[in-house]
Amino acid sequence: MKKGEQTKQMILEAGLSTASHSGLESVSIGSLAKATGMSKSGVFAHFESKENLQVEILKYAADLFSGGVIVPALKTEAGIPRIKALVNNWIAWTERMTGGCIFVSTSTEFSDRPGKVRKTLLGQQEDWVDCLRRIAQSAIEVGDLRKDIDCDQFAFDLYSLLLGFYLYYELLHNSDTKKRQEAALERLLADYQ
Amino acid sequence: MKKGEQTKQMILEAGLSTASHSGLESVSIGSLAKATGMSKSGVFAHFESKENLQVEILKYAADLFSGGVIVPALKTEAGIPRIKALVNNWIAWTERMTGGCIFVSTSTEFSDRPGKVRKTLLGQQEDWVDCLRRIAQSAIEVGDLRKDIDCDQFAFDLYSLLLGFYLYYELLHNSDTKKRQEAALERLLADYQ
DNA sequence: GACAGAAACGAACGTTCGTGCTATTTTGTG
DNA sequence: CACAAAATAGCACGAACGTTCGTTTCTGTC
Repeated sequence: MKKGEQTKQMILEAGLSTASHSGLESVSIGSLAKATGMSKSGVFAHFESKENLQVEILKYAADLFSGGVIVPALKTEAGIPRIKALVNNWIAWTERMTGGCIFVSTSTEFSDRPGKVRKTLLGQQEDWVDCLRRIAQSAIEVGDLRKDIDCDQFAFDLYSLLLGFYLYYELLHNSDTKKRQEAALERLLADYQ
Repeated sequence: MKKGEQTKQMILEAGLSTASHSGLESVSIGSLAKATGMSKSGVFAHFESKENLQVEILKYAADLFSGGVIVPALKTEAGIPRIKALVNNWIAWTERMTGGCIFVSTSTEFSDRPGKVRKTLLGQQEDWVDCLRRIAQSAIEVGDLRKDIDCDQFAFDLYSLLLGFYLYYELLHNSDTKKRQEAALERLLADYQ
């Protein structure tokens, strides 16, 4: 059926927005009902539990993330251009999501809370790290990075850089953030080149 | 008076523990009352609002952080030894706080929520970044780092590294995390040396 | 040991929370 | 247009939320 999916999409969109601003836990059925102009039970019927709602918000966000960050990066030529594209897409993504990247905030929010949410998130983060590693691998293959480097280490270094950017940008509102991030990326690439 | 302060301390301790595990927002007066064996109103009377409670938990944590991470690092000889001490103390701190570092989790939790909590946190994070910068500066002065480096950039790089460690350690539970962090630190020091 | 002030309690407030039900409306299909 | 199914609304529930209030118990001082 058509209508149901469409409404669900609308709810998820509102939910993602709230989650970006205030965290995934503070997305409530009631506030989502108000935001979409529906009744609480109407919203609830689509998910059957709050935990499922949270999981579906994460999956919805992952779809957007994939389409907005990963896919376009993979369309860029392998090597350093692709790495830079990925970084820029990631930054653009966190800027587009007013309130911050849901994956980062949920990671700290749910790192210690067992359940479906944590499990989903963990899988997504592992996929992301894997993505970083594969992009490093392809950069080696085209000769943009040294052959003897550890792709896992590269993934760690690159992700750390993004997390640093995130905190400086979202909380500290430091005006030099972009410059710092660029300098750190240049240093990273130079070391592995 | 004596008794009051003592009880308050006990409440803050319980609150910090909860906040580390589940986030600062999910520290509730009721659960804190249960944890300390007090009544809700008894707990409430010490803070007069939940927001004040949250702020005081942050300040309590900052005291512990200062005593456990910063002060001992400053007692170590300036330069690379001090930098390494700071990093190790920070890591030991996040490990001691089962459930994670309250400053990191609260940073993502409150980065977009105006109020006293955000203000307090922002000040603490600025102090922390400042601390990193000054430690870099002292390392330059004793000749452990190059004279021409940008201490702010060093602070960014170092903090990023810690944030990367944090996510790998707390969420991903990656067994290579310590190795990754050490490698990243070596690379950082080598570049600025 | 009396007495003042601080500290803690217990009950209640209005809200909001997530989650069940049972109706009612809306939708897509024959 | 009819009709089954899907989608949404309405209402109620128990629990937890932060907060207020009046009362009671404890604590330190003279």
